[in-house]
Amino acid sequence: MYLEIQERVRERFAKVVQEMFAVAIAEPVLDIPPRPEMGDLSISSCFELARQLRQPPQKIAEQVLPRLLPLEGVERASVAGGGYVNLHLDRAGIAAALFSLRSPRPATQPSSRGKILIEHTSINPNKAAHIGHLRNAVLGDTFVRLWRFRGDQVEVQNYIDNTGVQVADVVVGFVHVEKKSAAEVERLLRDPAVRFDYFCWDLYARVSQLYEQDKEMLALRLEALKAIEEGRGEMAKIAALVSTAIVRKHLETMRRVNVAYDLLVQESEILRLDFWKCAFELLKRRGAIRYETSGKNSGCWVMSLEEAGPGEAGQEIEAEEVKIIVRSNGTATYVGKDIAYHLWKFALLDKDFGFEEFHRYPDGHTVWRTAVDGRPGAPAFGRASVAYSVIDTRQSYLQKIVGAAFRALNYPEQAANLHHFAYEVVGLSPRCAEELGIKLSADERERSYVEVSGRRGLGIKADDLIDVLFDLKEAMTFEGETGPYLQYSVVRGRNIFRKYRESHPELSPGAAEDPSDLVPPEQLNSLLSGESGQNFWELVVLAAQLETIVEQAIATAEPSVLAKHVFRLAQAFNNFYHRYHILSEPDPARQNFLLCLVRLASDTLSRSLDLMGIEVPPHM
RNA sequence: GGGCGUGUAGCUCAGCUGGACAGAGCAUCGGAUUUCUAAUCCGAGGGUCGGGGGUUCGAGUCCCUCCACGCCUGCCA
Repeated sequence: MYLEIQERVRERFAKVVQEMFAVAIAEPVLDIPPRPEMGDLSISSCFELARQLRQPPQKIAEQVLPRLLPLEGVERASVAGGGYVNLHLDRAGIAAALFSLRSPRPATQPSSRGKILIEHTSINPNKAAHIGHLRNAVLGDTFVRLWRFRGDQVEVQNYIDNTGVQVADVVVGFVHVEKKSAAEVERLLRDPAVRFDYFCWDLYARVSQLYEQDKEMLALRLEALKAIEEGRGEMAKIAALVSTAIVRKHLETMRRVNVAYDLLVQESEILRLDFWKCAFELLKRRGAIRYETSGKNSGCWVMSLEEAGPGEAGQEIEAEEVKIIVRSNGTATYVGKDIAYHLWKFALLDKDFGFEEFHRYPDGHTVWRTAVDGRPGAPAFGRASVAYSVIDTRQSYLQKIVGAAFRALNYPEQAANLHHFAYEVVGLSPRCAEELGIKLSADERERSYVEVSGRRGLGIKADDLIDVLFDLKEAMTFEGETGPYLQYSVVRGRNIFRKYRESHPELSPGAAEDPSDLVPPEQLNSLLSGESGQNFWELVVLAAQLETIVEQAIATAEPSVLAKHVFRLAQAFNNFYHRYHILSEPDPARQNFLLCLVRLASDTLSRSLDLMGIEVPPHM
């Protein structure tokens, strides 16, 4: 609704400016005025034009103003604040449209953008998920939901590093500390009395201690790593058992916060299906990497990160910035494997995975997993036109290298469509850590956060989407900017309808109960004017802005934008709820109107909550 | 040393490509309900936007510089 009006305003404004001043204006900037009574939309472009036209902004605005209207959806316009053009929207028209629109969604227009591939979660499969992982998954999942809301085709991938150091360490633990065979590990993970993911976590911690006490033990890690990479022997068998079992635990955990996936991409297949070999050949052939025969990187294949042309080189003999892609022992570094994976995402690799069904959610949705020997019937995974990697900010450098590799391979377009959605690492506040029973050193207590290692405590609130610091007390509260506050708003709205139906049993669910049929359009105008009209209108405006907010959240890769907006809507609704008593309203037309507002607000709220994966309980 | 990021109220953070009086939540203090669930609502106090320069009609926002902190700069991921 808002999107269309904004588009019309932009177009008209640009056209008028073009006609009057013969100046082309790229994209007129629309804002929301600071106070609602000033209007619903404002154009600040006259300030910009003032420079070009050498006229005061106020004068330009006054000249443009009369030619802006009539415009569908806009009732009147005014000039204020020394050059702003403020637009007052057609309240009755918009309200009427929204009352009938919001509940049955308008058909989303199919997007021409192609497939959006979003990779998130990507937890090492060697321990239970902790609060930081949960937050990151929720962040990624919300982003997925935003794209889907907009009507785009989205594929969700979860990268499973099942051949890496972290899994290898747990394997070392099972073999050398626990002295267990693969068969015994299998028995253990089938034992319902054992929480296998936590068991592995403890084991992982014990192995880390082992390394610290005796550096010689690190040789065990290398041994395990090699066996796992080559996929042979008892160790590889244990690695596969561990990672598969833990991934199942992760899927369960994520399901509880309504996070789902389409495909699990395993590193083992990247290795075994020679994805890397293929990418390596490509990199060599296109000269993106070179073999070092001398210096400290002798024997390695490296990629130069010099973005600048060769012209300015040689002024100073600085060490060239170089990233090792292939180690001198011939194995690929993580970046190398990541380059191969990303090439596949864009169908730039002359290879494809096999796929097998891995898990089915209660709603019937299937999660597939890569496999060496695939089964037929898998969807066409990959082949993305845009790819997002939801990964923490510490990996920014590595993500940049993947992009650089794309450019070096002469895939500038795909490089531009490769996005790193970087989030900050989650830490516990020292207070929270101590509450969880973690002993802190004096040094840690001084720090602003403690690295997450706790296993208890999960709270979902609106700004988990923006918070970096996790504090159990804060996360578990029910007041303020929290999930329960938002949920409660919806419950309150629904209660009104429940009670209303008790006294109006003739209103069965369905089209007949649509109260907007019962509010004559001419009455909408008077209901939406005056002081209370202003309150009602604010509710309508906030609801109408949902699509605009979603656009903004996607464009800035900042889902918290949505969380903030939902909170504002809930606040406005609670205020409204407090001031106007709906069921005792004597005027039937006004009561119907109020009911429409309640439904608009509560539908928009629950829809927005759904975008964040939050459900609304029937009672609170 | 280089790269990236952060620094806004006591605490945790918003502030979109520079624009109309610096915002929210929590915490503190003071109020509101014979009503559709008080998990609510209203109000108050509290900020030289890290410091200093500069660009501009206008800077929390852009540029320079300094300070503090974090991350990266591994033949770990």
